[in-house]
Amino acid sequence: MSATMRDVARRAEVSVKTVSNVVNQFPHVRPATRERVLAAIDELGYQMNFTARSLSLGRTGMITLAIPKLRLPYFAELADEVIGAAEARGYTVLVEQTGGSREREIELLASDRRRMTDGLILSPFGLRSGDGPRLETGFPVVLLGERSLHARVHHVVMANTAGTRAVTEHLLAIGRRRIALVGSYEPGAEGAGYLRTQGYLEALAAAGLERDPARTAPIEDWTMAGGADAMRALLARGVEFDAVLGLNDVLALGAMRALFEHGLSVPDDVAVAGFDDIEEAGFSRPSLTTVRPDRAQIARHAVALLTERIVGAGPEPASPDREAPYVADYVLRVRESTGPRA
Amino acid sequence: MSATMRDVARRAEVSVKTVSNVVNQFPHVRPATRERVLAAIDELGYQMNFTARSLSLGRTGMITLAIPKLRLPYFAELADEVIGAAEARGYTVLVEQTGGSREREIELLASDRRRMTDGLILSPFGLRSGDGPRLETGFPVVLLGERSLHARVHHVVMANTAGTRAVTEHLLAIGRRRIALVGSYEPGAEGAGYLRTQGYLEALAAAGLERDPARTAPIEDWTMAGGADAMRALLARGVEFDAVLGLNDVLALGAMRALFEHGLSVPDDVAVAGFDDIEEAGFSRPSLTTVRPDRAQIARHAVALLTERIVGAGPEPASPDREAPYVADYVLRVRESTGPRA
DNA sequence: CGGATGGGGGTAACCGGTTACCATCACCCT
DNA sequence: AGGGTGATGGTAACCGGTTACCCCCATCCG
Repeated sequence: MSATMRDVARRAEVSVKTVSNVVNQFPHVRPATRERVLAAIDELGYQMNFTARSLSLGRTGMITLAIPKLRLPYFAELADEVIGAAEARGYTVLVEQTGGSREREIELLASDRRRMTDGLILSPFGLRSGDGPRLETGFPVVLLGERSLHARVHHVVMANTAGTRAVTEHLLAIGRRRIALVGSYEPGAEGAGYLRTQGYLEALAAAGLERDPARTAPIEDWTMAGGADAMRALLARGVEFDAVLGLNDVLALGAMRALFEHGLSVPDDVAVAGFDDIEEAGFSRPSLTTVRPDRAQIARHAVALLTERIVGAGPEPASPDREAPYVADYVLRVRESTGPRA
Repeated sequence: MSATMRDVARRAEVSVKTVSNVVNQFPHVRPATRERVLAAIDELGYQMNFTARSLSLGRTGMITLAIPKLRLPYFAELADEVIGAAEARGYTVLVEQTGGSREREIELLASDRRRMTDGLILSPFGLRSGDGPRLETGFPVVLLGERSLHARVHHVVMANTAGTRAVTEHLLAIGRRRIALVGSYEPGAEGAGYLRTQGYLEALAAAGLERDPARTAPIEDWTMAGGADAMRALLARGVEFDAVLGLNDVLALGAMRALFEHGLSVPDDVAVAGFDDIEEAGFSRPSLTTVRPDRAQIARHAVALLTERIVGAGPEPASPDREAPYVADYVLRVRESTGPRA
């Protein structure tokens, strides 16, 4: 129904090769010929069929980004950065939501569907450490934000452990000693939850403090509601604490809300800190102290690694024993929620 | 390099047609034959080439969602819903960010690139009312959240005007009379900014109030920072007001932050309301009164219209003069930010 | 003036699926 | 027994690009 290259060729009285040469900016085309072809394209309203081109080229120019959930601000901001970085390299991004489920993540890796795109950037959540081999499919894959998956796959991670350690040390430095933790992780799913908890524990240990397991508020969901619920449960148990570390910002913001409803003041009664530095962290009341990973750097690096694998340049992923993953920078952002007591 | 259908056929000693029949669940295949084919697929690690299938079928199974910016929570939540609704119909979603720029939106409509997918859901921001004809390209398009673009294209909109009118009436009902407006729109770009402003004006007029242009705080950006900056500018001008209506939630949240920094209390000194009901609206301090459009309904309807156009079923878009767009439901969510004065 | 050189452009194979069309074959009916 | 019917699956054209390979011709040179 719509015009093809052959229609254009016929109309311009040239061959398809010439039309192809014109649309692909091949230099050796006589100006007069080029004009005729362009005129024919215009008259017919010709638009190239990208699917046909992809089949022929063996590349689609699209990559898949698989994240748990777009409505979590961290992932929305990450997706924004990835889309931008991909665009800078001429790629378009197809977004898949896994909901953080291991099954969906595995399905995504195994499915034919991924063949729709040239590569996959996966932000795993449910995958276990034993799932490494599933990643080694020969298909270009870059893992985000995760370190413990033992596989020959490129990793781009943030300093989860160092970041929470730094922010925990900050809480200790302002004199807090009973720091509650809002967040948890499933045993085996050694993702950000696990790694960030380690940073918290390291900081406590370095300060010579014992961890009080009662001060951990396990969560159902990595959302504000999840953080608020966890905080309410902790408050209901009557546990004492003078600071709260949320394993990410939405948890911390949810916890702040619960503290507020409980009549506690932040930071006077309880200091609060998070991780991610989502936009709201700077606008909440009080504004939230947090760890800001360099998302743009993560996105750029992940896209760079992936596109290099796609075109066959770039290093093969090394064995996980030998190669350290790429770790993005972070900075500690101190705001009102850990300010001086009034 | 990777196995094709012909390789599988050779190995299973059948024809490609039979392999195709097996992978496409065609019923009339003898069980023994099916087994042989499946075994061959397994042994060769065959994965279907979706690009080839798309070329042959003339459909890709993908749709494009073009929105201004994913990091704006409203659009992230919308994208989440659209991806979910598309998945329910067997489609995958490719996300493009326009940054709200008219040029990018026009480019997206005109570009060959869109031929990578079967249809486009566009949430326009910069397009002007005169740009209607650009939308009528014969390519399946559904417009979101916009009404004023005069074109034979399916529209799915939210009740922008009715919603802001309702929330403004609520502010009037709790006794506020000097309601400032945070938000603005470019002349000609008759989008949500314009339509929502109309609702505000209608409510004022219905209450017999004059609009005081000094109480409008124009914005640079539809972000929290934009809302905060606009609010600060308004405060600096010394304008008096007892309520603030943000044209969306992030503007309202930003404005609340600026009010807080200025030492004003919400809702005692100033009541604040927004539009969208993003997740943070329920967790801010104070929580935010807002209008909640039914995003899931919008997404489902848009995807339904688009996929029906794609398969050629469903109604042709009617002339804009004759057909009312589909308007999604909304509810007013009253929260602390417009609560009773202490 | 014959031949070398290289730009310009045509022909047709190829990418890897789908499917129209056709050929068998088993089975059943009259 | 002849023929109709439906299940099964083979052959080859087709989707619409890209590109290897080849040819032609203008230009330039000795």
